[in-house]
Amino acid sequence: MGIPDDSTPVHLEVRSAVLRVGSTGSLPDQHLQVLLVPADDGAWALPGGPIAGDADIADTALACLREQAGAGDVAHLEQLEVFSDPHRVPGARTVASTYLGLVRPDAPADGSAWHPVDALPPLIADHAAIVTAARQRLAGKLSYTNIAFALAPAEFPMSELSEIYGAALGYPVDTTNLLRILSRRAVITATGGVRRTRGGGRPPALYRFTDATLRVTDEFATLRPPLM
Amino acid sequence: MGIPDDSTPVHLEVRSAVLRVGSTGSLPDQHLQVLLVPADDGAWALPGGPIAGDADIADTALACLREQAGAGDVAHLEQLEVFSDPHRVPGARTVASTYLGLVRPDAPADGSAWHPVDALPPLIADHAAIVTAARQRLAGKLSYTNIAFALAPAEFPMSELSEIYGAALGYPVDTTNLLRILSRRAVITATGGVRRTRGGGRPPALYRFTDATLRVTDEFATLRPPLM
DNA sequence: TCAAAAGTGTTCGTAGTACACCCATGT
DNA sequence: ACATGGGTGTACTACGAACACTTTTGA
Repeated sequence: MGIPDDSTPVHLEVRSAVLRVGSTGSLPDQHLQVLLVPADDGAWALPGGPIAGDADIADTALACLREQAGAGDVAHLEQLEVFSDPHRVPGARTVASTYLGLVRPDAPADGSAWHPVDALPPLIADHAAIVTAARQRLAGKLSYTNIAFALAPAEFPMSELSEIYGAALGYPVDTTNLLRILSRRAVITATGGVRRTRGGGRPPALYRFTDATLRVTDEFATLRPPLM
Repeated sequence: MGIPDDSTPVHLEVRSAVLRVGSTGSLPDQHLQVLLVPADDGAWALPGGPIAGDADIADTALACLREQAGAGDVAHLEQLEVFSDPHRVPGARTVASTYLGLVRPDAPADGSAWHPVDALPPLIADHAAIVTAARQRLAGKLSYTNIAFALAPAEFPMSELSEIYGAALGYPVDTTNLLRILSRRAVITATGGVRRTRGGGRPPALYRFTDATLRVTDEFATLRPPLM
Protein backbone atom coordinates (compact mmCIF):
# COMPACT_ATOMS: atom_id res chain seq x y z
CA MET A 1 0.00 0.00 0.00
CA GLY A 2 2.60 2.52 1.01
CA ILE A 3 5.06 1.16 -1.53
CA PRO A 4 4.11 1.96 -5.12
CA ASP A 5 4.22 -1.00 -7.44
CA ASP A 6 7.04 -1.02 -9.94
CA SER A 7 4.91 -1.14 -13.06
CA THR A 8 3.76 2.47 -12.67
CA PRO A 9 5.32 4.27 -15.64
CA VAL A 10 5.06 7.82 -14.36
CA HIS A 11 7.90 10.19 -15.11
CA LEU A 12 8.66 13.09 -12.84
CA GLU A 13 10.19 16.33 -14.00
CA VAL A 14 10.85 19.74 -12.51
CA ARG A 15 10.08 23.07 -14.21
CA SER A 16 10.95 26.51 -12.92
CA ALA A 17 9.35 29.83 -13.74
CA VAL A 18 12.14 32.26 -12.89
CA LEU A 19 11.06 35.90 -12.78
CA ARG A 20 12.84 39.21 -12.49
CA VAL A 21 12.11 42.87 -13.11
CA GLY A 22 14.15 44.48 -15.86
CA SER A 23 13.99 46.30 -19.12
CA THR A 24 14.87 45.30 -22.67
CA GLY A 25 15.60 47.24 -25.79
CA SER A 26 12.11 46.96 -27.17
CA LEU A 27 10.39 47.79 -23.88
CA PRO A 28 12.42 50.54 -22.28
CA ASP A 29 10.54 50.70 -18.97
CA GLN A 30 10.80 48.18 -16.18
CA HIS A 31 8.60 45.12 -16.53
CA LEU A 32 8.32 41.55 -15.30
CA GLN A 33 10.35 39.00 -17.24
CA VAL A 34 10.59 35.22 -17.27
CA LEU A 35 13.60 33.09 -18.11
CA LEU A 36 13.08 30.81 -21.12
CA VAL A 37 15.20 28.31 -23.03
CA PRO A 38 14.78 27.47 -26.72
CA ALA A 39 12.89 24.28 -27.61
CA ASP A 40 11.90 22.60 -30.84
CA ASP A 41 10.11 24.34 -33.70
CA GLY A 42 11.08 27.79 -32.57
CA ALA A 43 8.98 27.45 -29.43
CA TRP A 44 10.33 28.10 -25.95
CA ALA A 45 10.28 26.21 -22.68
CA LEU A 46 10.80 26.72 -18.99
CA PRO A 47 14.13 25.36 -17.78
CA GLY A 48 13.83 21.96 -16.13
CA GLY A 49 14.29 18.27 -16.61
CA PRO A 50 13.89 14.82 -15.09
CA ILE A 51 14.41 14.18 -11.40
CA ALA A 52 17.59 12.18 -10.89
CA GLY A 53 17.36 9.05 -8.80
CA ASP A 54 18.26 10.45 -5.41
CA ALA A 55 18.66 14.19 -5.87
CA ASP A 56 16.49 16.70 -4.10
CA ILE A 57 13.96 18.30 -6.42
CA ALA A 58 15.00 21.85 -5.52
CA ASP A 59 18.63 20.97 -6.18
CA THR A 60 17.66 19.52 -9.53
CA ALA A 61 15.81 22.70 -10.37
CA LEU A 62 18.86 24.82 -9.55
CA ALA A 63 21.16 22.55 -11.56
CA CYS A 64 18.87 22.81 -14.58
CA LEU A 65 18.86 26.60 -14.28
CA ARG A 66 22.63 26.74 -14.19
CA GLU A 67 23.18 24.35 -17.07
CA GLN A 68 20.39 25.39 -19.40
CA ALA A 69 20.08 29.10 -18.75
CA GLY A 70 23.22 30.23 -16.99
CA ALA A 71 21.19 31.64 -14.14
CA GLY A 72 22.69 30.15 -11.06
CA ASP A 73 22.08 32.62 -8.28
CA VAL A 74 18.40 32.65 -7.62
CA ALA A 75 17.56 34.80 -4.62
CA HIS A 76 14.41 32.86 -3.79
CA LEU A 77 12.98 29.51 -4.86
CA GLU A 78 9.70 28.03 -3.70
CA GLN A 79 7.37 25.25 -4.71
CA LEU A 80 4.50 26.09 -6.95
CA GLU A 81 1.97 23.48 -8.01
CA VAL A 82 2.15 19.98 -9.41
CA PHE A 83 0.95 19.83 -13.00
CA SER A 84 -0.26 16.31 -13.60
CA ASP A 85 -2.72 16.28 -16.45
CA PRO A 86 -2.22 12.85 -18.07
CA HIS A 87 -1.88 14.45 -21.49
CA ARG A 88 0.07 17.58 -20.60
CA VAL A 89 2.99 16.36 -22.68
CA PRO A 90 2.86 13.95 -25.61
CA GLY A 91 4.32 10.50 -25.06
CA ALA A 92 4.96 9.01 -21.65
CA ARG A 93 2.98 10.26 -18.67
CA THR A 94 5.03 13.08 -17.18
CA VAL A 95 4.18 14.89 -13.97
CA ALA A 96 5.81 18.25 -13.34
CA SER A 97 6.72 19.58 -9.93
CA THR A 98 7.03 23.32 -10.55
CA TYR A 99 8.92 26.09 -8.82
CA LEU A 100 8.84 29.84 -8.67
CA GLY A 101 12.29 31.44 -8.78
CA LEU A 102 13.21 35.09 -8.34
CA VAL A 103 16.46 36.78 -9.30
CA ARG A 104 17.73 40.26 -8.58
CA PRO A 105 18.24 42.72 -11.43
CA ASP A 106 21.94 43.10 -10.57
CA ALA A 107 22.60 39.35 -10.81
CA PRO A 108 24.85 38.25 -13.68
CA ALA A 109 22.72 37.15 -16.64
CA ASP A 110 25.25 35.88 -19.14
CA GLY A 111 23.29 35.26 -22.27
CA SER A 112 20.07 34.36 -20.47
CA ALA A 113 16.94 34.82 -22.53
CA TRP A 114 14.55 37.02 -20.57
CA HIS A 115 11.11 37.54 -22.06
CA PRO A 116 8.43 39.99 -20.97
CA VAL A 117 5.63 38.02 -19.33
CA ASP A 118 3.04 40.14 -21.10
CA ALA A 119 4.33 39.20 -24.55
CA LEU A 120 5.39 35.58 -24.38
CA PRO A 121 6.48 33.63 -27.42
CA PRO A 122 4.80 30.26 -28.05
CA LEU A 123 5.57 27.91 -25.16
CA ILE A 124 5.83 24.14 -24.96
CA ALA A 125 3.05 22.09 -23.41
CA ASP A 126 1.42 23.77 -20.38
CA HIS A 127 4.35 26.04 -19.59
CA ALA A 128 2.26 29.16 -20.10
CA ALA A 129 -0.01 28.00 -17.29
CA ILE A 130 3.02 27.56 -15.06
CA VAL A 131 4.08 31.13 -15.76
CA THR A 132 0.59 32.32 -14.88
CA ALA A 133 0.68 30.44 -11.59
CA ALA A 134 4.07 31.97 -10.84
CA ARG A 135 2.82 35.50 -11.50
CA GLN A 136 -0.20 35.03 -9.30
CA ARG A 137 1.87 33.59 -6.49
CA LEU A 138 4.28 36.50 -6.69
CA ALA A 139 1.56 39.14 -6.77
CA GLY A 140 -0.17 37.58 -3.79
CA LYS A 141 2.94 37.29 -1.68
CA LEU A 142 4.06 40.85 -2.41
CA SER A 143 1.04 41.90 -0.40
CA TYR A 144 1.67 39.92 2.78
CA THR A 145 5.35 38.91 2.81
CA ASN A 146 8.78 40.48 2.28
CA ILE A 147 9.25 38.49 -0.96
CA ALA A 148 10.39 41.59 -2.84
CA PHE A 149 13.80 41.13 -1.20
CA ALA A 150 14.48 38.70 -4.04
CA LEU A 151 13.52 41.19 -6.75
CA ALA A 152 15.45 44.22 -5.49
CA PRO A 153 19.16 44.99 -5.66
CA ALA A 154 21.20 45.13 -2.46
CA GLU A 155 20.60 48.87 -2.02
CA PHE A 156 17.96 51.01 -3.64
CA PRO A 157 16.06 54.27 -3.36
CA MET A 158 12.34 53.97 -2.67
CA SER A 159 11.38 55.17 -6.14
CA GLU A 160 13.22 52.21 -7.60
CA LEU A 161 11.53 49.77 -5.25
CA SER A 162 8.19 51.29 -6.10
CA GLU A 163 8.84 50.63 -9.77
CA ILE A 164 9.70 47.01 -9.00
CA TYR A 165 6.45 46.54 -7.13
CA GLY A 166 4.57 48.24 -9.92
CA ALA A 167 6.10 46.03 -12.57
CA ALA A 168 5.41 42.85 -10.64
CA LEU A 169 1.84 43.80 -9.72
CA GLY A 170 0.83 45.40 -12.98
CA TYR A 171 -0.38 48.68 -11.52
CA PRO A 172 1.35 51.73 -10.05
CA VAL A 173 2.26 51.75 -6.37
CA ASP A 174 2.46 54.97 -4.38
CA THR A 175 6.07 55.41 -3.33
CA THR A 176 5.44 57.27 -0.11
CA ASN A 177 2.86 54.81 1.14
CA LEU A 178 5.12 51.92 0.23
CA LEU A 179 7.81 53.38 2.48
CA ARG A 180 5.39 53.64 5.36
CA ILE A 181 4.00 50.14 4.88
CA LEU A 182 7.37 48.44 4.66
CA SER A 183 8.89 50.50 7.46
CA ARG A 184 6.06 49.72 9.86
CA ARG A 185 6.69 46.02 9.30
CA ALA A 186 10.47 46.49 9.53
CA VAL A 187 10.79 44.90 6.10
CA ILE A 188 13.22 47.58 4.92
CA THR A 189 15.91 49.55 6.73
CA ALA A 190 17.54 52.84 5.81
CA THR A 191 21.23 52.37 5.12
CA GLY A 192 21.97 56.01 5.95
CA GLY A 193 23.58 56.62 2.57
CA VAL A 194 22.19 58.58 -0.33
CA ARG A 195 22.50 58.08 -4.04
CA ARG A 196 24.23 60.71 -6.13
CA THR A 197 21.70 62.15 -8.54
CA ARG A 198 22.40 62.40 -12.26
CA GLY A 199 20.56 65.52 -13.35
CA GLY A 200 18.74 67.61 -10.84
CA GLY A 201 16.52 66.56 -8.03
CA ARG A 202 17.06 65.77 -4.43
CA PRO A 203 19.38 62.82 -3.81
CA PRO A 204 17.35 59.86 -2.58
CA ALA A 205 18.03 57.98 0.64
CA LEU A 206 19.05 54.37 0.20
CA TYR A 207 17.35 51.37 1.77
CA ARG A 208 17.93 47.64 1.99
CA PHE A 209 15.75 44.69 2.92
CA THR A 210 16.11 43.72 6.55
CA ASP A 211 15.93 39.98 5.87
CA ALA A 212 17.22 37.92 2.98
CA THR A 213 14.75 35.09 3.46
CA LEU A 214 11.01 34.91 3.11
CA ARG A 215 9.04 36.23 6.07
CA VAL A 216 5.28 36.48 6.40
CA THR A 217 4.37 39.94 7.60
CA ASP A 218 0.57 39.81 7.52
CA GLU A 219 -0.46 36.35 8.55
CA PHE A 220 -4.11 37.07 9.19
CA ALA A 221 -6.36 39.23 7.05
CA THR A 222 -8.93 38.96 9.80
CA LEU A 223 -9.78 36.74 12.80
CA ARG A 224 -6.50 37.53 14.43
CA PRO A 225 -5.61 35.50 17.49
CA PRO A 226 -6.34 37.26 20.79
CA LEU A 227 -3.36 39.03 22.34
CA MET A 228 -3.18 36.65 25.30
CA MET B 1 15.58 17.38 -22.53
CA GLY B 2 11.84 17.67 -22.10
CA ILE B 3 11.45 13.89 -22.08
CA PRO B 4 12.83 12.27 -18.94
CA ASP B 5 15.00 9.27 -19.54
CA ASP B 6 13.53 5.92 -18.67
CA SER B 7 16.14 4.84 -16.19
CA THR B 8 14.94 7.30 -13.53
CA PRO B 9 13.58 5.08 -10.76
CA VAL B 10 11.42 7.63 -8.96
CA HIS B 11 8.09 6.51 -7.56
CA LEU B 12 5.23 8.92 -7.17
CA GLU B 13 2.53 8.60 -4.55
CA VAL B 14 -0.32 10.72 -3.29
CA ARG B 15 -1.12 11.36 0.38
CA SER B 16 -4.09 13.23 1.76
CA ALA B 17 -4.49 14.95 5.09
CA VAL B 18 -8.27 15.01 5.50
CA LEU B 19 -9.50 17.23 8.29
CA ARG B 20 -12.83 17.82 9.96
CA VAL B 21 -14.16 19.36 13.16
CA GLY B 22 -15.85 16.92 15.49
CA SER B 23 -15.87 15.46 18.95
CA THR B 24 -15.00 12.04 20.26
CA GLY B 25 -15.79 10.21 23.45
CA SER B 26 -12.54 11.11 25.13
CA LEU B 27 -12.59 14.77 24.08
CA PRO B 28 -16.17 15.91 24.41
CA ASP B 29 -15.71 19.41 22.93
CA GLN B 30 -15.27 20.17 19.27
CA HIS B 31 -11.74 19.85 17.94
CA LEU B 32 -9.86 19.38 14.70
CA GLN B 33 -9.44 15.78 13.57
CA VAL B 34 -7.49 14.02 10.85
CA LEU B 35 -8.40 10.83 9.02
CA LEU B 36 -5.86 8.02 9.50
CA VAL B 37 -5.55 4.42 8.35
CA PRO B 38 -3.72 1.68 10.25
CA ALA B 39 -0.22 0.79 9.11
CA ASP B 40 2.41 -1.68 10.28
CA ASP B 41 3.61 -1.99 13.87
CA GLY B 42 0.59 -0.25 15.31
CA ALA B 43 1.54 3.01 13.63
CA TRP B 44 -0.85 5.00 11.47
CA ALA B 45 -0.66 6.57 8.02
CA LEU B 46 -2.40 9.11 5.85
CA PRO B 47 -4.55 7.51 3.18
CA GLY B 48 -2.86 7.41 -0.22
CA GLY B 49 -0.99 5.25 -2.68
CA PRO B 50 0.81 5.10 -5.98
CA ILE B 51 -0.28 7.16 -8.97
CA ALA B 52 -1.77 4.89 -11.59
CA GLY B 53 -0.42 5.16 -15.10
CA ASP B 54 -2.86 7.65 -16.52
CA ALA B 55 -5.14 8.68 -13.71
CA ASP B 56 -5.36 12.22 -12.46
CA ILE B 57 -3.65 12.69 -9.12
CA ALA B 58 -6.70 14.24 -7.47
CA ASP B 59 -8.85 11.34 -8.68
CA THR B 60 -6.32 8.90 -7.28
CA ALA B 61 -6.44 10.71 -3.96
CA LEU B 62 -10.23 10.44 -3.85
CA ALA B 63 -10.16 6.77 -4.81
CA CYS B 64 -7.69 6.03 -2.02
CA LEU B 65 -9.89 7.86 0.46
CA ARG B 66 -12.91 5.83 -0.57
CA GLU B 67 -11.17 2.48 -0.56
CA GLN B 68 -8.95 2.83 2.47
CA ALA B 69 -10.96 5.04 4.76
CA GLY B 70 -14.57 4.97 3.57
CA ALA B 71 -14.58 8.75 3.28
CA GLY B 72 -15.81 9.46 -0.19
CA ASP B 73 -17.48 12.82 -0.04
CA VAL B 74 -14.82 15.36 0.59
CA ALA B 75 -16.24 18.87 0.42
CA HIS B 76 -12.93 20.42 -0.62
CA LEU B 77 -9.65 19.06 -1.90
CA GLU B 78 -6.59 21.10 -2.79
CA GLN B 79 -2.93 20.54 -3.44
CA LEU B 80 -0.54 20.92 -0.59
CA GLU B 81 3.21 20.49 -1.04
CA VAL B 82 5.43 17.93 -2.66
CA PHE B 83 7.45 15.98 -0.12
CA SER B 84 10.56 14.75 -1.87
CA ASP B 85 13.29 14.09 0.64
CA PRO B 86 15.27 11.22 -0.89
CA HIS B 87 15.06 9.26 2.34
CA ARG B 88 11.55 10.13 3.44
CA VAL B 89 10.54 6.48 3.09
CA PRO B 90 12.83 3.44 3.30
CA GLY B 91 13.50 1.57 0.09
CA ALA B 92 12.85 3.00 -3.35
CA ARG B 93 12.86 6.77 -3.82
CA THR B 94 9.27 7.87 -3.36
CA VAL B 95 8.01 11.40 -3.91
CA ALA B 96 4.67 12.35 -2.39
CA SER B 97 2.25 14.81 -3.90
CA THR B 98 0.08 15.76 -0.94
CA TYR B 99 -3.43 17.11 -0.62
CA LEU B 100 -5.54 18.85 1.97
CA GLY B 101 -9.08 17.49 2.20
CA LEU B 102 -11.97 18.82 4.25
CA VAL B 103 -15.17 17.02 5.16
CA ARG B 104 -18.31 18.28 6.82
CA PRO B 105 -19.30 17.01 10.25
CA ASP B 106 -22.62 15.70 8.92
CA ALA B 107 -20.96 13.58 6.23
CA PRO B 108 -21.28 9.81 6.68
CA ALA B 109 -18.18 8.44 8.41
CA ASP B 110 -18.74 4.70 8.40
CA GLY B 111 -15.95 3.31 10.52
CA SER B 112 -13.45 6.04 9.63
CA ALA B 113 -10.70 6.54 12.16
CA TRP B 114 -10.66 10.21 13.14
CA HIS B 115 -7.86 11.30 15.43
CA PRO B 116 -7.48 14.63 17.23
CA VAL B 117 -4.64 16.54 15.55
CA ASP B 118 -3.33 17.65 18.93
CA ALA B 119 -2.85 14.08 20.13
CA LEU B 120 -1.67 12.08 17.15
CA PRO B 121 -0.55 8.46 17.43
CA PRO B 122 2.83 7.54 15.90
CA LEU B 123 2.73 8.16 12.16
CA ILE B 124 4.61 6.57 9.28
CA ALA B 125 7.49 8.39 7.60
CA ASP B 126 6.96 12.17 7.32
CA HIS B 127 3.19 12.03 7.58
CA ALA B 128 3.18 14.15 10.72
CA ALA B 129 4.81 16.95 8.72
CA ILE B 130 2.08 16.63 6.11
CA VAL B 131 -0.56 17.05 8.80
CA THR B 132 1.23 20.14 10.06
CA ALA B 133 1.29 21.63 6.57
CA ALA B 134 -2.42 20.91 6.21
CA ARG B 135 -3.25 22.61 9.50
CA GLN B 136 -1.27 25.69 8.59
CA ARG B 137 -2.86 25.92 5.17
CA LEU B 138 -6.32 25.64 6.69
CA ALA B 139 -5.67 28.23 9.37
CA GLY B 140 -4.29 30.66 6.82
CA LYS B 141 -7.15 30.26 4.37
CA LEU B 142 -9.80 30.62 7.07
CA SER B 143 -8.64 34.20 7.34
CA TYR B 144 -8.91 35.25 3.70
CA THR B 145 -11.21 32.76 1.94
CA ASN B 146 -14.59 31.11 2.43
CA ILE B 147 -12.91 27.72 2.99
CA ALA B 148 -15.02 27.05 6.09
CA PHE B 149 -17.86 26.09 3.76
CA ALA B 150 -16.21 22.67 3.69
CA LEU B 151 -16.12 22.34 7.46
CA ALA B 152 -19.66 23.42 8.28
CA PRO B 153 -22.94 21.53 7.89
CA ALA B 154 -25.51 22.71 5.36
CA GLU B 155 -27.27 24.95 7.89
CA PHE B 156 -25.96 26.19 11.20
CA PRO B 157 -26.43 28.84 13.86
CA MET B 158 -23.57 31.30 14.23
CA SER B 159 -22.52 29.92 17.59
CA GLU B 160 -21.85 26.58 15.93
CA LEU B 161 -19.83 28.15 13.15
CA SER B 162 -17.86 30.10 15.70
CA GLU B 163 -16.94 26.84 17.43
CA ILE B 164 -15.80 25.37 14.13
CA TYR B 165 -13.52 28.34 13.47
CA GLY B 166 -12.23 28.16 17.01
CA ALA B 167 -11.43 24.47 16.75
CA ALA B 168 -9.65 24.89 13.43
CA LEU B 169 -7.69 27.96 14.51
CA GLY B 170 -6.89 26.90 18.04
CA TYR B 171 -8.21 30.02 19.75
CA PRO B 172 -11.69 31.37 20.47
CA VAL B 173 -13.45 33.47 17.85
CA ASP B 174 -15.98 36.14 18.78
CA THR B 175 -19.31 34.99 17.41
CA THR B 176 -20.81 38.40 16.81
CA ASN B 177 -17.80 39.74 14.95
CA LEU B 178 -17.64 36.57 12.87
CA LEU B 179 -21.18 37.26 11.70
CA ARG B 180 -20.25 40.77 10.65
CA ILE B 181 -17.07 39.74 8.91
CA LEU B 182 -18.66 36.94 6.92
CA SER B 183 -21.80 38.95 6.14
CA ARG B 184 -19.85 41.90 4.80
CA ARG B 185 -18.09 39.60 2.38
CA ALA B 186 -21.34 37.82 1.51
CA VAL B 187 -19.73 34.54 2.54
CA ILE B 188 -22.77 33.47 4.52
CA THR B 189 -26.48 34.08 4.00
CA ALA B 190 -29.34 33.88 6.47
CA THR B 191 -31.75 31.10 5.54
CA GLY B 192 -34.61 32.80 7.39
CA GLY B 193 -35.25 29.76 9.54
CA VAL B 194 -34.45 29.33 13.19
CA ARG B 195 -33.35 26.33 15.16
CA ARG B 196 -35.59 24.97 17.84
CA THR B 197 -33.82 25.32 21.16
CA ARG B 198 -33.45 22.41 23.55
CA GLY B 199 -33.56 24.00 26.99
CA GLY B 200 -34.06 27.70 27.32
CA GLY B 201 -32.50 30.49 25.43
CA ARG B 202 -33.47 32.41 22.35
CA PRO B 203 -33.73 30.26 19.20
CA PRO B 204 -30.81 31.03 16.93
CA ALA B 205 -31.15 32.14 13.33
CA LEU B 206 -29.80 29.71 10.77
CA TYR B 207 -27.24 30.51 8.10
CA ARG B 208 -25.65 28.75 5.16
CA PHE B 209 -22.55 29.40 3.07
CA THR B 210 -23.32 31.34 -0.08
CA ASP B 211 -20.88 29.39 -2.23
CA ALA B 212 -19.89 25.73 -2.19
CA THR B 213 -16.51 26.28 -3.81
CA LEU B 214 -13.42 28.08 -2.67
CA ARG B 215 -13.47 31.86 -3.10
CA VAL B 216 -10.80 34.31 -2.09
CA THR B 217 -12.38 37.15 -0.16
CA ASP B 218 -9.32 39.18 0.87
CA GLU B 219 -6.86 39.02 -1.96
CA PHE B 220 -4.63 41.85 -0.84
CA ALA B 221 -3.50 42.51 2.69
CA THR B 222 -2.13 45.81 1.46
CA LEU B 223 -1.06 47.48 -1.81
CA ARG B 224 -4.50 47.07 -3.28
CA PRO B 225 -4.88 47.88 -6.95
CA PRO B 226 -6.27 51.36 -7.65
CA LEU B 227 -10.00 51.49 -8.31
CA MET B 228 -9.57 52.52 -11.92
C1' DT C 1 15.74 81.10 -9.75
C1' DC C 2 13.60 77.29 -11.68
C1' DA C 3 12.77 72.51 -12.60
C1' DA C 4 13.05 67.94 -10.95
C1' DA C 5 12.92 64.47 -7.78
C1' DA C 6 12.34 63.10 -2.83
C1' DG C 7 10.36 63.30 1.53
C1' DT C 8 6.76 64.89 5.12
C1' DG C 9 2.36 65.69 6.74
C1' DT C 10 -2.74 65.67 6.70
C1' DT C 11 -7.24 64.11 5.78
C1' DC C 12 -10.40 60.67 4.98
C1' DG C 13 -12.69 56.45 5.13
C1' DT C 14 -13.05 51.78 6.33
C1' DA C 15 -13.09 47.98 9.10
C1' DG C 16 -11.71 44.87 12.87
C1' DT C 17 -11.88 44.37 17.99
C1' DA C 18 -13.97 44.42 22.30
C1' DC C 19 -17.72 44.74 25.06
C1' DA C 20 -22.07 46.51 26.89
C1' DC C 21 -26.78 46.01 26.46
C1' DC C 22 -31.23 44.35 24.72
C1' DC C 23 -34.31 40.28 23.01
C1' DA C 24 -36.69 35.78 22.88
C1' DT C 25 -37.63 31.49 24.74
C1' DG C 26 -38.24 27.35 28.23
C1' DT C 27 -38.86 26.24 32.99
C1' DA D 1 -39.87 35.87 37.00
C1' DC D 2 -35.54 34.25 35.80
C1' DA D 3 -31.95 31.88 33.78
C1' DT D 4 -30.04 30.94 29.32
C1' DG D 5 -28.40 31.64 25.16
C1' DG D 6 -28.79 34.90 20.85
C1' DG D 7 -28.57 39.35 18.62
C1' DT D 8 -27.71 44.47 18.15
C1' DG D 9 -25.29 48.61 18.92
C1' DT D 10 -21.36 51.41 19.93
C1' DA D 11 -16.92 53.27 21.07
C1' DC D 12 -12.20 52.74 19.96
C1' DT D 13 -8.33 52.19 17.36
C1' DA D 14 -5.46 51.18 13.62
C1' DC D 15 -4.07 51.71 9.22
C1' DG D 16 -4.11 52.07 4.24
C1' DA D 17 -5.17 55.39 0.31
C1' DA D 18 -4.84 59.69 -1.69
C1' DC D 19 -2.82 63.93 -2.20
C1' DA D 20 -1.02 68.58 -0.91
C1' DC D 21 3.02 70.68 0.51
C1' DT D 22 7.87 71.28 1.71
C1' DT D 23 12.81 70.19 1.01
C1' DT D 24 17.06 69.42 -1.46
C1' DT D 25 19.71 69.22 -5.19
C1' DG D 26 21.66 70.46 -10.33
C1' DA D 27 21.53 73.58 -14.15
